[in-house]
Amino acid sequence: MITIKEIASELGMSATTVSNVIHGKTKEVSPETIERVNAYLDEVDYVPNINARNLAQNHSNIIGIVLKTEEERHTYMNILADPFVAEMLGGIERTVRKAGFFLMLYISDDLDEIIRQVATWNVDGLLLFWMMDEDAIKIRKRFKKPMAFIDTYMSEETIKKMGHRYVNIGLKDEEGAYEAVKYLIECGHKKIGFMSDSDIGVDSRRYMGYERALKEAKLSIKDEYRFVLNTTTEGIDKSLEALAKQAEKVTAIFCTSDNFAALMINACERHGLHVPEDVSIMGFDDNLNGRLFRPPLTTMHQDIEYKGVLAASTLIDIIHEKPVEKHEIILEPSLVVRESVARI
Amino acid sequence: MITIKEIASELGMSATTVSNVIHGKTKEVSPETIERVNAYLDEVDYVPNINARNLAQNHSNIIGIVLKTEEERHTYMNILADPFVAEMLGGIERTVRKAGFFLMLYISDDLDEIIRQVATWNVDGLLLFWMMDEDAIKIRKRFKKPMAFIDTYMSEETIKKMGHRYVNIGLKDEEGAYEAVKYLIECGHKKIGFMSDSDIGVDSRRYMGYERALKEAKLSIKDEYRFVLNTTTEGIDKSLEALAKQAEKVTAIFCTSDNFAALMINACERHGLHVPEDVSIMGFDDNLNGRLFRPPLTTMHQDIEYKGVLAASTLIDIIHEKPVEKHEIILEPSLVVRESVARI
DNA sequence: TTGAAAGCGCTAACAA
DNA sequence: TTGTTAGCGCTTTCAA
Repeated sequence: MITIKEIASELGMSATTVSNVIHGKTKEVSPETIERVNAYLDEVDYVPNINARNLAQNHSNIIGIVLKTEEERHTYMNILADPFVAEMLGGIERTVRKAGFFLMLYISDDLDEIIRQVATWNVDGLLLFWMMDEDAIKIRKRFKKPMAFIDTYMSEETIKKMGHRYVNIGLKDEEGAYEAVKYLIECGHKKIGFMSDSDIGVDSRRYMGYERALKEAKLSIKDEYRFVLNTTTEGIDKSLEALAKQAEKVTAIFCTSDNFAALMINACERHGLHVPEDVSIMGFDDNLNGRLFRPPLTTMHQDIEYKGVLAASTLIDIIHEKPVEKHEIILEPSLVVRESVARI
Repeated sequence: MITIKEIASELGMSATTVSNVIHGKTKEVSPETIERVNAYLDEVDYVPNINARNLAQNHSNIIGIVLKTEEERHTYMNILADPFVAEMLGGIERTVRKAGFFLMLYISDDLDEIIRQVATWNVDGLLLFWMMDEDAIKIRKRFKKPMAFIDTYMSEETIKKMGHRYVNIGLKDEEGAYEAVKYLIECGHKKIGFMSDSDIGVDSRRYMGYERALKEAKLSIKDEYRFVLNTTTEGIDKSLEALAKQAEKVTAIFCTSDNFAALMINACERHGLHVPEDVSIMGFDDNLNGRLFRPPLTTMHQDIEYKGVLAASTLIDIIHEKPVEKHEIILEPSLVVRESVARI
């Protein structure tokens, strides 16, 4: 690979001049020089060494994606194959690339490791999925550059500590779940289950919405309405089997993701319970696969790809020193009625 | 961020010594020094500047994934959300990370741009998906380091030009398709369609297998058996609709991916054609979503994640200078009978 | 067993 | 308008 210095000596000028025309700092360079340099540059197909550049400029052109996996979750399948993540990633990748940045993935269940790697690469900004409040604080303590959180619920205290170079993109989870369950109730369901794999983060908000809808309708909430999926590779099949049995006690189940809905429908069908004739199943997210599913999924739609694009483009704005107007951007989901929920 | 030099002066020794203990070049360092350095290192939580290191060592610790998109294809949805890609990526990411490398994504329909970016980052090795023969040559001409191809059919000539630091991981596509279609024939089908979105690469081999099976059974191959999907965002819905109509002329359709099978089943059902009662649909890949699909997909299974893991680990071996025994590794698919194909 | 010094390729302040 | 020089943080050769 040819270097600036070599080019300079070849052309009989200094490296500075070459560097200047490369960067378009061309106000103080004569037109002929510019021409000569440019011609030579693409004659030899010059490609800069980005490591050297980064070292000199003390940045990296890298935007990091941090996916902190939880030991207990995300193990039944690889996290990049989660349709929600994959779809968002696609939007992010495109946005980041268009803006001239590169993407690096930091996936681990060890936040300290992630923090070190981010530091080692001198990453310019971070996109963080599903961070817990305490992890958000922890990472801010050691990473001072721009960050965009996706689906993180932060306490007031955390928000104070975030400074001003961050944004948090979320969804009206509580309301979305409330609307979803209200729809189920309108369809005549009285025994309604709630399925998730956790009771933290987004799931806890969705549970609150579920609860509110049931209370408002004066419907009771029983233990047997709580469907909790064990998503570990070893446990998932057994767990699903148990949930299918549990499904007999209920006429509808609200699931916190389309994925879970798909899993649940399969489990029910295997168990001889037809959807929606015997039991109604409702999803959340309206992801790409959900849209292909049979029966077509009734679900709460959110624009996943847009969420990623918005997070990435806002992050890039912050990196470019644009002041951020709103630190908390809350998107709205909307009901999509298809065929997995029956009126009874 | 603290630097080696600062640490050295703090400890009253030279940067060399500090660097040496960091790298475990500890044969010529006194135990006390080692101890002292290590203690200080984690007292201050030293993190190396990887840009500086890369510059000095002339490598990058980066493994690049190149996904060359085709203008005509891969547009109906973002390529990272393609379940095949996503699943493979998961396996790759884990393997790469465990080996201490980092992943960078290079996605573009412009191969020259990809080549420049790979050069700019001084990437240590490349993982390439679905390269066409001519692109493989082109990239080898400008990238001399280790490469692992996935699902590329190379000509003899190309193989010669590849040198010895490469591997190509493929699948018995022709045979897989042959087996699949043979199964369809065994089920009594005589009018069998072939659905794909292209006739190049892997698809062309699968078509050959399809053809062979039909010829062997003395079944005719008609134009109307050819289902070609227009995967552009604008065209896909119309295309699907047309294909659903076309499906009436056939009793079974062999699709070159589970994805297409899912799309096709949806189109057929919307059109009033039930699967498998009215028409049988067979997939290929057995991907994660296919496994959740209803009706459960009869398909040719391949171990997607393993393919990614194998490609990544072989690539890393090559980077580590291990000699490669086999440049062409061809995996075998296997038939999975589920419920989307009927006997007639 | 340790250290001095040069160099990786690039940028940027400053001088000419 | 162009060039000199120092420096980014690290590794590595060679000398001490």
